[in-house]
Amino acid sequence: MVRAMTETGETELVRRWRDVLACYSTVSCALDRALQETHGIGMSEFEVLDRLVDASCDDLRMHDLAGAMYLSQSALSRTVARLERDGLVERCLCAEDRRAIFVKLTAAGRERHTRARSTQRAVLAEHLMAEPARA
Amino acid sequence: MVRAMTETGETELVRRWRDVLACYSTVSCALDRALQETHGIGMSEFEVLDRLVDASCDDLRMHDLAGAMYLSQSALSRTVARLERDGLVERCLCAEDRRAIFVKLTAAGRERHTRARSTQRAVLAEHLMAEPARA
DNA sequence: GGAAGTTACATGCATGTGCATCAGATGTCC
DNA sequence: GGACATCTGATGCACATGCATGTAACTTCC
Repeated sequence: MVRAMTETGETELVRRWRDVLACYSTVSCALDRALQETHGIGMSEFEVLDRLVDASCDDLRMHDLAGAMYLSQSALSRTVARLERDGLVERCLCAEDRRAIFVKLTAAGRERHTRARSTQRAVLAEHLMAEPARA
Repeated sequence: MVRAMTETGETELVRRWRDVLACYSTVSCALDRALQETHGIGMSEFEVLDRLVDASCDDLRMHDLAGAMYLSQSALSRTVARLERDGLVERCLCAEDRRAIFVKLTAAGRERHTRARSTQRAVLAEHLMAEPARA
């Protein structure tokens, strides 16, 4: 699994990590700011909407949503709470398992996502194109 | 600056962003946890120590430190405050410009960094090697 | 020299996050 | 059927962060 580690391999690894760190910091900051200013949602909120749109069924259980995101269960719970407060998703009970909660995109949520996605792509195009492009 | 944007270019960009997000989340989480458990410092604290060691002079002004890090000025101020509380750095006044603060590595700070760095490299080796490796 | 503007750092405050825990529902084993 | 473990999601709490602002020191311009 882990290949042999030369001295140059170590510094190469550190360099890669710094690249990732730089890229993430720049892009996530710009993205968060743009989404917040233009659409009143943060990156985490957008990610949730995005997952819901991607899912063919439009509604997902919290648990499945959590698995698809880089967010703790508690953070997800609060993010969905914010989305619900803003009328972008609904939380529905699940008849089969009354512990589970279905998160369902509303019409407003779908519309907000559509508009936010174009902002996201613009930001990515601006900040991810200019990357060191070590690919 | 921004090149023409094809449909496939857009989804490619989103894919790249998701890769960065996944990589950052996984590694930063593992790194933060490992550093905290083993050495009692977080990622930001380690980054500050790392910058100080990298700088040949061992002490940097807050302002220069801030420029080298992905952290707001206020966050840096508090990070340095934590490092000072733990005896890993000292804050020294600057005679030439009495607004400025020099941040200086202590012996304990240098030692902590040395040990923490090996943890960092182990974590990077474990989590950054196995990456999709799209390079 | 003195007023106005700028710079460097600290701090009050609001917010988002993770951890630990709680409450309710389901599953398991006897 | 009933006790116990497990699972799902919400919540109290501590903490790190960013923004706006405060304080002190430097700079500029008159």
